[in-house]
Amino acid sequence: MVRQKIQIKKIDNLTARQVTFSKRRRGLFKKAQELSTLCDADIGLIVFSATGKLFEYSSSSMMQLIDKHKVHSDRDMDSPDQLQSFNLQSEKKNYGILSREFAEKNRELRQLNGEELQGLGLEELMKLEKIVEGGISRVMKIKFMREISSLKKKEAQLQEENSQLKKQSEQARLNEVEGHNAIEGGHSADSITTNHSLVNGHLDYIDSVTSLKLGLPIPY
Amino acid sequence: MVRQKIQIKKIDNLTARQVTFSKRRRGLFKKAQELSTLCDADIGLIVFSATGKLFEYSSSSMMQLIDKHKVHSDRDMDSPDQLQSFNLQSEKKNYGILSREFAEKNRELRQLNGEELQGLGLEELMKLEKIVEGGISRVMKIKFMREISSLKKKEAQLQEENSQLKKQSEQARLNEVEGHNAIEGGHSADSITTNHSLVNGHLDYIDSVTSLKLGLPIPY
DNA sequence: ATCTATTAATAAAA
DNA sequence: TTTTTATTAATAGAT
Repeated sequence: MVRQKIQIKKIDNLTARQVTFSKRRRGLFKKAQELSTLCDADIGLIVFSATGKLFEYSSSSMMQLIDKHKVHSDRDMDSPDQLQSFNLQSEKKNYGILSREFAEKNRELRQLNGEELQGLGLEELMKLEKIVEGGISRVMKIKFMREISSLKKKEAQLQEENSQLKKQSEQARLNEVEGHNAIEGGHSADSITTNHSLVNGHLDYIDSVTSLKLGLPIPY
Repeated sequence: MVRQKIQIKKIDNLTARQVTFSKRRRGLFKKAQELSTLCDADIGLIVFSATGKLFEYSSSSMMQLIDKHKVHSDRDMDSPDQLQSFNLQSEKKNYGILSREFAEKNRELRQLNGEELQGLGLEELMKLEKIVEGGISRVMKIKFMREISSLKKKEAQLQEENSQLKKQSEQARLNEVEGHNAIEGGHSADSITTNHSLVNGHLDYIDSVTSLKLGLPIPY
């Protein structure tokens, strides 16, 4: 964009690429922050360099943002059993209450202490944590439950697929006995797979198998 | 930045704010994409408007990115095996660290705010929560993690059994076909994974209002 | 949406 | 990396 206009394609020269990365990364983060400030937007920006280094910016907290994002993404997902009682409304409400309580406590805390918060504060801080705990636990519970229910779904699917396969191989055996009937098996296998994909289609996003494979049994 | 330089603070006028939001949002997404392309970076950008609408861009897939981010965030404990290492000692120690950090943040917070904690404080409070959250509800975490890890195990078994069955059926099919010497259509079971982001990836950013349709605003 | 006067970002060089 | 500088890109305000 300057001394010479450049094409938007991967920069070949490693050094140039690194320089550009660091300059533009800064620019991007700045722009993100500006947008957030100017327009009161909640923004999260995650950047992994080509070498795998993580850079992130979030106008609030990345965790909350990701949660919020998940919630948006998962909207289409049917909420099974217990999940229904944890609807977004209550989650939101809880968070609001939480924040207010937290702010309240904080105000008290500030008034209470002149300057020797250091020592005395700890007790208060513990109380604060207790207050916060309820809300966070709730959110965590929801997240875990989502994870679990998603795993259960996956399990059910696998079980289904499994029995299909069994049925199929049973059938194949019968056919074979019947006199080498035909080549039906292959197609069936594909069908099942396809079906599986379709079933999974809208779930992909929250498929915890993936995340678990990546190794994070702790969804925050 | 133009006809007149503006201050980076929340734009009062609603209309102006909306206009700016949409202009700058576009700019931001464009920049993100450019950085991703030029420097081969993996980038995810999540933007919630003040009204709760979600806009997102991801150079690969948001899910993967978030997972990767999670992995980076909690590198310290990411396998269920490590559950055993949860002992009181470390928990206490963590609590100590936690408290200190919390106190630290709190001090910052107090210094930061003169009297208008109400509005500004919330962001800080969110950050505080983020800090605190690590030390909370370990018991709950453990409980859920156990369940998840057992589900995960079950899933792995099913998957194993499944692929065995598939192999069998594939074998059976081959045997059967051996005589017929034909019909080799079969593309293998996997690789049908539909990746939304990849499919759309070459396009610009994804306006999730368009792609996700149902958006319930989540104002914090 | 579109148009411009300006400012901001930044490619290349140092 | 950081700074400088010549240009291009982004965009505030207006239409």
